[in-house]
Amino acid sequence: MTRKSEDAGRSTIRDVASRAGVSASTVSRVLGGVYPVSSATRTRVMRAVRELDYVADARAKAVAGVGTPTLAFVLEDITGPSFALMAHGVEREATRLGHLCLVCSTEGDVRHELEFVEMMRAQRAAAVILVGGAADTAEYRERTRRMADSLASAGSRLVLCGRPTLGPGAPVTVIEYDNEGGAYALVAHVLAQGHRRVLFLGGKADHTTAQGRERGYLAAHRARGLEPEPELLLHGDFTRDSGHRLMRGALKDGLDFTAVVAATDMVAAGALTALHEAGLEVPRDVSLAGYDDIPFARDLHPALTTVHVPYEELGRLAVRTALGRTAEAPDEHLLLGTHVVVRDSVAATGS
Amino acid sequence: MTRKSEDAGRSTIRDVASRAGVSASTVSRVLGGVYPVSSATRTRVMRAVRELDYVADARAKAVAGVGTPTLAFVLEDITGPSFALMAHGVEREATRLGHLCLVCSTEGDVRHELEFVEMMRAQRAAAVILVGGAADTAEYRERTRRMADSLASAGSRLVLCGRPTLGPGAPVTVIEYDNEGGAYALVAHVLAQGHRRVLFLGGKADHTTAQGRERGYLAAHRARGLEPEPELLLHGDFTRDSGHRLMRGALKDGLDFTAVVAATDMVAAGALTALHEAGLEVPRDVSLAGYDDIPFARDLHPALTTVHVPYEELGRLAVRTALGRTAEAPDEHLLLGTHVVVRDSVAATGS
DNA sequence: ACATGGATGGAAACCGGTTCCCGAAACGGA
DNA sequence: TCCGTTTCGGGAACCGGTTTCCATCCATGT
Repeated sequence: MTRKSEDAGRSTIRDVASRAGVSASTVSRVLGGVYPVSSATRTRVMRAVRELDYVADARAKAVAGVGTPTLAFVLEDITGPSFALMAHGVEREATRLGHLCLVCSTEGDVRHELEFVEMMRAQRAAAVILVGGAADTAEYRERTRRMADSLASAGSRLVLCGRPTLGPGAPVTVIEYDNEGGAYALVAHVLAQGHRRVLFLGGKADHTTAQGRERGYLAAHRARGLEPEPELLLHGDFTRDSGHRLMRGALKDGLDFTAVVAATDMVAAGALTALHEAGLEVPRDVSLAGYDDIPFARDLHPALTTVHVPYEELGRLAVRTALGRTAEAPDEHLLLGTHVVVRDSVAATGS
Repeated sequence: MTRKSEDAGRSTIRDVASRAGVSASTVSRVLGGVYPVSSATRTRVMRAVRELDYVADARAKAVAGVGTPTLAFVLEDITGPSFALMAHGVEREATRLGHLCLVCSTEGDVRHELEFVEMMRAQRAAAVILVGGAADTAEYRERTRRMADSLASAGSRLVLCGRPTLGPGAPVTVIEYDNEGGAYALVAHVLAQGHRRVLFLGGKADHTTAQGRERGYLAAHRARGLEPEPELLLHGDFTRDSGHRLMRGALKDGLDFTAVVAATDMVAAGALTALHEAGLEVPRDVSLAGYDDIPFARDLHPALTTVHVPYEELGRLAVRTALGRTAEAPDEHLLLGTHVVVRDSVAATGS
């Protein structure tokens, strides 16, 4: 086995230097670019680099202050279509701006989240983007506030996406999309079709995203002078299974309704299946609407009427504002609009 | 504004040391854990650490040889449900094994892929997992082979998931799932229902995953002594839109078929919508089957008969084999089985 | 022929950690 | 009381890069 020379592990800049018969500084300068190096030495160095298949250690460069900046994206579960879309946006924009992108799923575990943020601080990440609603408790605020301060003092930045805002003065960038407004518009559309008993398949009662959508549901009713029955407000989570279970329960309980509004498209998908299983046809027997406008929504049958949320754009925006923040620009708070996408799952009532 | 003291940026281990009145080595030892340190100094150091909110720089630790290992996951698009599932598995297993996990979408661009792998080599990633089929050309083999060698010589490891194998002797771990077998079983099931003209909505003609599934389609026919009509083999890609377009085209062309097998569930979803738009009912008028068993498959109407691929498990396995590889264990090649999931979208023909 | 200065490239300090090597203090036993 | 062991902690080298500072060398201008 007469291998060329060094196959045992990575080679250092000094290996390259000695092979090219120059000093380490010279190699660094050749690779660095701008410093004047005679073309003869440059050639020798480049040949050595090629022969050794040398790549400078990124960590060492980073510690010397010339590394590739990094950015972290923390979400609950990459499997959810809407957050996957957002992850895509984050990732694209991050690489476009020359940043590396770390992702981490917390599986909904707060300890996990804390750990990860700490880790990112140690990595000297340029920004940490936290996404997904949460319960807006005092404990949450304090914990998140601590993260924000801690990151800020390390020259980094916390970005909250669709998460409860902290008090004023926290060094945080907040980017939200309008849950209440979207739900309002959607439910108004449903009501305009003549529906009066609209079942709401909500999320966790203390989850801010769920709350926002629920508020929109209520507000739309009240704007028409209607007071929705409390029994039509159901709570679960944002999964497909939750929608399925809730819907089946509602059917079994004999709840009286002519339309269903689900807190997310995933929930709507589960609900739709449950309706089908019960022999009901949408929208002939029952109307159904979702929220998020995930790509799959239009492949459900009937195509789902829903609220479009610009998730990918949201991700890109999060990165841009986090990275492009200047000393003059204060802590930003952006609110992105949403709009109803009318498809085939909501029909007018006969009445 | 009487801030405590140092809010201007990260503090170093020497800051902590001087504040605690000890040397940097001592701080390192206290934080490191096992070295004997008197409890008095330990307390002083810990207090300084707390007051400064100090976290050791992970990059510096890494260069000193005690860093958190990293692992990279490279895919085409995180938005695809099947690969998102896999990413989830990878990410879970990576953090379980104490690794950081970088993800990168290549957007199908080979240059992007190359660049990223190079970057990961610079980061001294413990392993790079490349996922998704590709065209199995000589150029592909050489390029990938180079990546593998280059990573291996840096002490890292290339893992190919559902990708064309390289020749023997390449320092690569390959994990595949059985595309041909799954498609064979699925199409056999469709044929067993009496269908004789089965439309195949395939992927790119040179894409190995697509080819495998197509081979299964053909093999299942031939096992029954049937020779499928070439005109029933359509090619597109693995997106929802491709399925929609292909299906609409087939309908417009007046192709004669009683069942449709799509190369992925996404394609099937698009096809289903096209069928609905044409006023056809599944499975009464046409039977339909997919491949991948993405979570959404059972929420389509009718629930989609498909082939289950253990994507999440695949991701976990990729990480485990990549990291757990010992010097004795040679380059591994794993093939995971798949199985048909019978739901409601395939029915027997009347004939 | 000699001073001048730009082009090159080496030595050493630095980035922020860890760890080896050693000396000093404290402690125990004879 | 004296000596041998621990226990503890500081100094310095090291990890793999970059960059500052400085010493040459060679080509000019006069």
